[in-house]
Amino acid sequence: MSKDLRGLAALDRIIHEPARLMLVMILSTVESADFLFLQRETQLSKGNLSAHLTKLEAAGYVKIEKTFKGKYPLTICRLTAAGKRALSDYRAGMNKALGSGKGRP
Amino acid sequence: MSKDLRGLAALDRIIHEPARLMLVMILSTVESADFLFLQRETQLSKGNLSAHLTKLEAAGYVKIEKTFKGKYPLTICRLTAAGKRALSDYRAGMNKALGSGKGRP
DNA sequence: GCAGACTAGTTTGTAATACAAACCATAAAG
DNA sequence: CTTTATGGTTTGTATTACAAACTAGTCTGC
Repeated sequence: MSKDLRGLAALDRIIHEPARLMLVMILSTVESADFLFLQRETQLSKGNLSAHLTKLEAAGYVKIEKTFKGKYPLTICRLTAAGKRALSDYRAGMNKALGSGKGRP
Repeated sequence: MSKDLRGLAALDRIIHEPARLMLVMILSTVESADFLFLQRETQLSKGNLSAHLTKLEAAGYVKIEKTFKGKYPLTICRLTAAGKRALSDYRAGMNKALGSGKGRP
């Protein structure tokens, strides 16, 4: 029993954090997004968002590009291939674990 | 967009921790379980398991009963009604968020 | 009967974390 | 030139997960 459950212990902690899960879910649907868009979508504080993005970048899950929109700075974020893989692995693991709750013979 | 995603931010952090999610998932299937059984199933260290159970008890999700098996102490754990509710809410929220990944119009 | 080993846990110390408040740099407005 | 807004980063703090060390009682060998 509980083979799927033990998989929970192996969940990617980078993705597991709700704030970051939101971010990668959003990024998985949009190809690219700027800082303020992400902030509006997630409701995170700037500092918090910055920290999470940095962590996602360090993990290689997100590529961050600093450009300019006119004269203002603009940071653009994209999910990398590794990020997509990590997300789909996470979903698979989570669905498996949550799915195996009851009634499965 | 991303109404379900924002729900991630509201996930119950007590349940969200993988170690504790394992515990409540297990307890949701067995009616009751003793400390060592839980340790074997989860592979957690004793200290860690004890801490998580204490936290689950403090949250009112698990009822802990200290009895004796012959002469040895024996702690028995049960999921409470609140615990079951919390788990099912968590699953609902997570499934909704993870399900809304792509292609949903 | 007492030294050692085992059972069943709890307490303690620590390194990592999430988060927001404070800060920095630039630019337009009054 | 002071204020207000944009687009972020750095710093401080309080929580945390986790394992190592400890406690408390039991059984075995001698």
